[in-house]
Amino acid sequence: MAYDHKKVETKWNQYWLKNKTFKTDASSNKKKFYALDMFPYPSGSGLHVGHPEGYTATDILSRMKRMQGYEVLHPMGWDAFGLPAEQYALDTGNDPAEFTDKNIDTFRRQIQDLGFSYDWDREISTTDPDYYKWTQWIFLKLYEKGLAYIDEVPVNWCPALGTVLANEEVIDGLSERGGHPVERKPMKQWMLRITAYADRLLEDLDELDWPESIKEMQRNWIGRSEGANVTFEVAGQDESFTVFTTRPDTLFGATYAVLAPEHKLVEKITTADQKEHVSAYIEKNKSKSDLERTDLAKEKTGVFTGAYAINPINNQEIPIWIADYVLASYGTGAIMSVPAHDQRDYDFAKTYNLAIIPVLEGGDIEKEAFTEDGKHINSGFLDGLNKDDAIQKAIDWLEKEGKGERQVTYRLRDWLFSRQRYWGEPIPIIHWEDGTTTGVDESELPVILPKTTEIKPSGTGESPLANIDEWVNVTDPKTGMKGRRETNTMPQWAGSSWYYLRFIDPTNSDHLADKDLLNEWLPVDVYIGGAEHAVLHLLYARFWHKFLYDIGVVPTKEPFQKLFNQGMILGENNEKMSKSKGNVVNPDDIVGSHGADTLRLYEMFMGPLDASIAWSETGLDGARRFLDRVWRLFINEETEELSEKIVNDVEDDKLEKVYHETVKQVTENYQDLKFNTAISQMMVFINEAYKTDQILTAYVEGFVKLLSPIAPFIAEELWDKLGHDETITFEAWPTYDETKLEENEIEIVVQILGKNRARMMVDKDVTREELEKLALEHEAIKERIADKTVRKVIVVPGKLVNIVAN
RNA sequence: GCGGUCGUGGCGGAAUGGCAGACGCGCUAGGUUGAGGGCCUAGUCGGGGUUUACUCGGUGGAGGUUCAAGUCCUCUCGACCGCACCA
Repeated sequence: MAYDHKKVETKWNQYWLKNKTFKTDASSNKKKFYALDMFPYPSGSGLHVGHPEGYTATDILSRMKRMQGYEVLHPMGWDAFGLPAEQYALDTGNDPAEFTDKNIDTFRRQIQDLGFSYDWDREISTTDPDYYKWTQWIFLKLYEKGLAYIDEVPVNWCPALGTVLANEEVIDGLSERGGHPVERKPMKQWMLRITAYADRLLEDLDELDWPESIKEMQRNWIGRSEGANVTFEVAGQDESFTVFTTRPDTLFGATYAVLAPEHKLVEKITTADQKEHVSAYIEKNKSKSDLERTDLAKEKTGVFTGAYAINPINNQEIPIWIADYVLASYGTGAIMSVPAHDQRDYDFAKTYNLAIIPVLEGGDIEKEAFTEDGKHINSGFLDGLNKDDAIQKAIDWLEKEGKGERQVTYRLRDWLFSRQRYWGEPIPIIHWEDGTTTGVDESELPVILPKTTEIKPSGTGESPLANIDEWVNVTDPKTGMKGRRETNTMPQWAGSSWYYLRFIDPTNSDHLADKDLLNEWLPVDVYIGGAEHAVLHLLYARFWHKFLYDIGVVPTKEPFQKLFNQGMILGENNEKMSKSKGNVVNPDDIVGSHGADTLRLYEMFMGPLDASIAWSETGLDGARRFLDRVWRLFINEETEELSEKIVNDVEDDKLEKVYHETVKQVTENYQDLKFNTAISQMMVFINEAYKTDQILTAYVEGFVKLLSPIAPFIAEELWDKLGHDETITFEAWPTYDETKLEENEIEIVVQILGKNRARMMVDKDVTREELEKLALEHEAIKERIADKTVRKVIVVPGKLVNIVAN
């Protein structure tokens, strides 16, 4: 009978769950290995074939490490707060908690069907009060240390969702979820001071074993730039403003200044006759979305305020303009313009006929700005210096004269942390009637998210929690003072910023996790997930981790030592899978038709783990065919017992070399996450084994072990058929013998001028000199070099001989 | 525009600077079968040819380094991802 995946997969799933095969003993004495997946948001549409790709990769590592004697921590949980559940609840009137629980049940069932070796006793959900108690606790600590604060900031107000969105959640002026229009509106918000950690978040990237592309993205996101703040007086008024510049050396070339339209000074300094123009400009830009503002980037617009500033370095009066190419949110919201040496300033100056004074030699300011290095000219005491020296000297001068100072600016902005939503962790803060604000006492955590049937946004910007009087209103039992709970909730990023810590000690009620256990298990050895989390999630988690390190909660500076981003699985038409395109593949269907092992095998065989590759039904069939071939090779289809080809002794062991090669390559490839080549090597072994009449039992057992991390169900069943009573999970990983990899006779390629001209079989121990001699004496070679002079012979032992002859 | 990643058969892809195309899909042929499917075996980069171990060309394009380049360097074209008026 053919391999029956349904029967076998059901059998072993029940066995694993019943025996808690994958339970982690967190305090064991074994070496530790922590393999973490990015936990999913349990959406209503269930698991997607993209999920199991990364999960299979970590599962392979986990299963191999168990067999190599490690204590493995391999957990799964749910990032279950989030807007979709709230939107669903609004649409249907159902409780988002119930909806979420139902989705989690589906996800858990689907994930278990795929045979991942998770310790289900460590399952956590960010929505569980026992979990978010500690999310709130971390917030309180941040608040105590002054890293959580309230600020009035212009935020992305989305009327349709009745909530505020983070910049990151707004794409092209529309909400990321739902695609509703978004407008700017100032509001009081909780902010987290991630900028205080900017330098450390940047520097510590160097120590991490992460893909260079992700590190680079984080560096760009943090966007550190060094320069100077320079103070400009406003001519004839008792006002001044500060600009940030990376090129203080070009101060002599500053011919005008530009303020962001939102800059506080604009109203004060604008002259009467320019007032109308300026107001009109500001009004026009206010109504523009960010998208429209950037779309108009090619044509720079602005308007003169009528006021002049005094260039501190030469006391010249320069006009002050406003323009929306200057952003209020970056630097000081004001710039000095050096049109001769900055392309944006150049374009602006050309448009409005402003002066352009070159202060560096080289370039042609008739055509474009000169942004390269050169000797300074027209620059007083900076003349003759190059860029770097002039920057230093200019800053020294500014500091001495009290007109500026060295300054580092980041692109990174503080983390807008509050959400006007129901379905999130309540922020544990109370606003008292005397105007003070305090954190909720630690002993009162968690602040439970109350159940309610009214979760519609208030529409005023407050969250639905504001309508629940018995929850919102509190009285201090000691003083009798009345207060109101913070009604904002936390963003989805909160719970996912520390969940990897809770997995280490998921039921601890006294601490977020036991300190000794954290010492044992951190950092995470390997963390695999999608590249879409390259910046935000990973930056936020690193920030919280560093904070927890500073207050002595965690022992490491960084949470994730090795990170890997799996690629995307595209639809068969090579496009991203989506319902609207009708190219979505449901893992349940594949588990039913081909089996979980086949799905795992196929996803690992498609190509490199980090590549984005299109789904192929015939490719999937091929993966199943391989498992069938393995089954038929080892199992007699009539008796369903072990094939009589499998024996304890053979006369002529034809498989020895390929077996040892396979053990070596598969072991190394798994370690390097090169699963596609590991699988191809196993295919080579099976192809060879088919050509022999007898196969040593030891090879079969070794092969089944190698296969087990990828296809655990069929491996368990074969292990059982091989006569073992216990699970294969903790059997020793196969080893290989290096000496068995060498042939006595090896083939050497003989090249002339780098082109293959002959091959010869030689003894493996032949020396360089002998090899050279043999090559030169080879018949075909002799003929070719007969009329040539041999200039040089390069010998690569074991590989080739290259003769340079002409 | 800036930054990153990457261009290899009909397709997915493989190759510590050392025999390009492993492995799989697809296709072709033979075998097995009442037939089909399945399975087994063999072939499958292109041109030429005396078609087993012959020969020439070949990794987006153009140069370069090297005894030797898919791999390293320069330029260029193209694709994808991220950021985007960041002073």
